[in-house]
Amino acid sequence: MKVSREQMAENRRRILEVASRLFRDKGFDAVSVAEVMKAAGLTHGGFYGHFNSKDDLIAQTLAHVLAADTGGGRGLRAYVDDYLSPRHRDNCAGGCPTAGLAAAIRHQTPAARSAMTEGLRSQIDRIGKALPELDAADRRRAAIGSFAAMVGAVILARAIDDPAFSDEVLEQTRSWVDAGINQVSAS
Amino acid sequence: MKVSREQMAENRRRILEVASRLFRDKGFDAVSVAEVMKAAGLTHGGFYGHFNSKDDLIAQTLAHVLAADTGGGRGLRAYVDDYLSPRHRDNCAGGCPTAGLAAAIRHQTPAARSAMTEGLRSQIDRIGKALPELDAADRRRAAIGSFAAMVGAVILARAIDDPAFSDEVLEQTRSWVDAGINQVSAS
DNA sequence: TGTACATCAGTGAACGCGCGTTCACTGATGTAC
DNA sequence: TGTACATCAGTGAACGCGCGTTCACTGATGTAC
Repeated sequence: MKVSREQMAENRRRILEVASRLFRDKGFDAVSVAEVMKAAGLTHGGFYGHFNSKDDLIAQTLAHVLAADTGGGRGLRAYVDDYLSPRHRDNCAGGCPTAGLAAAIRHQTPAARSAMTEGLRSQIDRIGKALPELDAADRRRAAIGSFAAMVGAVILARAIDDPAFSDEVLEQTRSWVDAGINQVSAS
Repeated sequence: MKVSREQMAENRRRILEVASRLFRDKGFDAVSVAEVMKAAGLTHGGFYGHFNSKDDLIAQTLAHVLAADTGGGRGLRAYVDDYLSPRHRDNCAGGCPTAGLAAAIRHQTPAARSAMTEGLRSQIDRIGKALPELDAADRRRAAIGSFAAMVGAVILARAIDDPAFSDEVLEQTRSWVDAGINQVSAS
């Protein structure tokens, strides 16, 4: 049955929302179109009224979630601490889409890669802006270096099956990133 | 037709070898059992004489490739430079299995996760051993922090579709990791 | 404002395809004599 | 050492299943009068 224009827009928003969580939680391949639609409270047949294909959904979901990704406004130190927390490691579905999906982007369509690239650009720019005390070159280096370490650490921590070792990777990386930021701040 | 015992062992080795390259290149899901067997010069039916399942192949391939992974004996600086080179970024099939597969491990069986965890343990230990001038705590922190940054940077560089930005992520991370190692060395 | 009807968002059965896995068969291996 | 035969690694057709995608249909929406 037909629904109102507002309802359709709301349905579309909900599809992108649940797809974003499911993809981060289980990966692109392990989530079916039917699963996304069911989680959005719809049936799978209606999917192609909203998107051209599953690949189209992936690209639009990435653009949606990366646009919404804030990076936190409570200062860089708090952002780093949250990012490298066991809580973030254990919360794939609600966590950073870069940590959850960046490695899988390589096997996706050009549109998806392009959305991810723009998301990474703005994420790194945002981190750089949180380091106003540095000159441009140091700021860029600190933003990219610490973001790479944060993303890498969360990916490794999620891969490791030993909780103590996993916690250690997060904790040592937090200490390493802090030291690095302090160093360039002091130089 | 039956083959000799040595030939069978050699076939098994070749299956693990080509599976390792294919998995790193295309991911676990995108590589079929038939594709692996064909690349090894065999037909798909013989697969279950060597492995219990595709999941078993994945776990054994990880154990195989992570055991073989050396980490380079030419010093830490050269290892970091090679790791964060465009050459390594563009060589998924022959590159570091951690950079290629760590993010996908989360969706694999406990056996696969366990193999990856042991691989990460020895990789981090090996990097730590390349920093003999540091005390134990700094060595551990530098090993984990710089490895996380290296893995994260290669994953990000492979996700990005703009070559200049991708190169920049590698180069800035290299500079960041170098500075971090020098800092703890000097402290 | 009220009514008649064209539109079209959503439904659910059906499709074709590739996948992991199974199995009856083949023929070279390697052992028993 | 030579032969007869049991073993078993590898073959390729076939299976069941879940996936992405299609499509005829439904019935609420929203417009034309």
